[in-house]
Amino acid sequence: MPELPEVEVVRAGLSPAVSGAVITAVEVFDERSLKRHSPLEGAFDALLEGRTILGAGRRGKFLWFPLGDSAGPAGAQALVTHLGMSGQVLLRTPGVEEDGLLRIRLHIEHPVQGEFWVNFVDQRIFGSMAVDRLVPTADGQPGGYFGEVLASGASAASDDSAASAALVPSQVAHIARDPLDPAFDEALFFAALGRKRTGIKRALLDQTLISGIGNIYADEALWAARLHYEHPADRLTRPRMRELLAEVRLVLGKALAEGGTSFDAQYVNVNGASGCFSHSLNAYGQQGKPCPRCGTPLVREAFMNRSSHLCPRCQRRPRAPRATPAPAPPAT
DNA sequence: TAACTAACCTGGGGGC
DNA sequence: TGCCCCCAGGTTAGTT
Repeated sequence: MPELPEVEVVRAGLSPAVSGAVITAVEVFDERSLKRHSPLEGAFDALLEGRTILGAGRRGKFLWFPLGDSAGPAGAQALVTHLGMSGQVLLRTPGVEEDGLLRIRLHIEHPVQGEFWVNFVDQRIFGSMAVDRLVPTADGQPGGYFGEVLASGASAASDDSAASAALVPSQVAHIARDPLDPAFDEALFFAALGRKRTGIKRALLDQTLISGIGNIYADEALWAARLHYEHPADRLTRPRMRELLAEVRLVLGKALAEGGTSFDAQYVNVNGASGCFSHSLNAYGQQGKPCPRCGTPLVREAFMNRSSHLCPRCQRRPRAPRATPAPAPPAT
């Protein structure tokens, strides 16, 4: 299940390969993988063919590739990709091998690396590709994370400032910045969290509050911060919020360093290799095993049509808020 | 307006 | 061996 670290691994793998390359042809094998593409923008393949890819950006779990040339009256555009639960973006040598469940193929011509394919493979079709217009960001900061290469101005596509400009695809604009984004505003996040009258895990999964966190890393961060998933977000003190955010960053950063989490073939990098973070999980999928901290068997509980993994001793269920005393009855 | 729920989707695994 | 059912979960439209 691709979350922020997995998507970032894909972005980092794609960026040097596609930046400065031209899309020469597009093949769509399953129209359902275009569910986020609006026909009002134009035909998906026609919008892409002949366009140059300027770079590879990411906000949370959304990836996008700003496009150069012939933007037309609609202004700057980008190819937006979301991996959903089972999406993969694979770099392939033409004709060498076929990927099962292939939904979309981009034929790419790079001035240095020559011709190759970008295959979008998706088993459950929760993922998608779309061409979307770029709109200005609300805070005037770059739309997302474009990596160290482009940020330092050394990318092959860095001549075109459209790649890293303060623009974001319109369908990504409502998504909050992720905690690894240099422009992530901690004060804004803490204030928004303090207004949420809901459980802390539901808040962490709310991509309009903080993006990039899914079920796996929410469970891991809550275990690390010793917080029960139902702990009311608005009852967290600032120090506890800071502690939780630090654990979120630690978990995401560690997973990123290990190439992401893979349980099966559902998540792979652009070369088809799996990540190693599943060996480092403390809570997610560890039900029945002893808590690495206190030895109490970890449990799995139903939560939001999915599951939550926690230590029943380290992560105590919050007590119900004390009832407000009823006003005294008027004296008679 | 905020919080919450259900639907989308399909390969794999378990039970019979 | 084959069939059926359940499970996984990110996003979003619809409901409360």
